[in-house]
Amino acid sequence: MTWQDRSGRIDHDGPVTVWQQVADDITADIESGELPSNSRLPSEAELTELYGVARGTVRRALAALADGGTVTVVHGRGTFVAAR
Amino acid sequence: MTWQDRSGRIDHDGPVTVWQQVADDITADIESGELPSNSRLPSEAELTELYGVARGTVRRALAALADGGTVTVVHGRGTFVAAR
DNA sequence: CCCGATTTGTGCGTATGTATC
DNA sequence: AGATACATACGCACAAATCGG
Repeated sequence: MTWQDRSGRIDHDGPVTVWQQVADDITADIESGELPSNSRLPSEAELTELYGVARGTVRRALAALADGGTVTVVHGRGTFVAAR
Repeated sequence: MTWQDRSGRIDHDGPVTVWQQVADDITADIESGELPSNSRLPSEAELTELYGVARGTVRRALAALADGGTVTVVHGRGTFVAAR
């Protein structure tokens, strides 16, 4: 898929934390099939840019997804959608 | 040109970010002609040493220059001054 | 064709300072 | 006081592309 600006999807003033919104947004793409199994997600730096959030926030979102088995992080290669 | 220590040019406590100072310093060399078109910049590791900053900071500076079309980064080869 | 060196790409972990809720 | 979030910066490890012998 083509990655474009997603900063508009983040509500910085609502009740849901930013990192949770990022995690939910990525999860939605995976469940919709836009992000196929084994496909690589944008890098942390790219996600930081795409969502307009801090790196720490991106890392927290990815950590939540990895913790739930949704994605797999590979040192030096990237973050991938877990195989179904 | 000969590359020597440039750590003295960086102010780690001022209002200007370190990566911006590095980017500005490199830009000055390009505009002065010391770094000709298509010439290769020092490697990220060398720039890290020369400026006495972290590699991530160097990469951020180079990313800014690449974003502005000043340089071109090539995986496995190096960073080059964009053709005039 | 293989091997090693070089260089960039990506991620890991952490720290500091500021601001806001 | 505490949690969240942003921005910057540090150092390190591993992966991948390139080039030379």
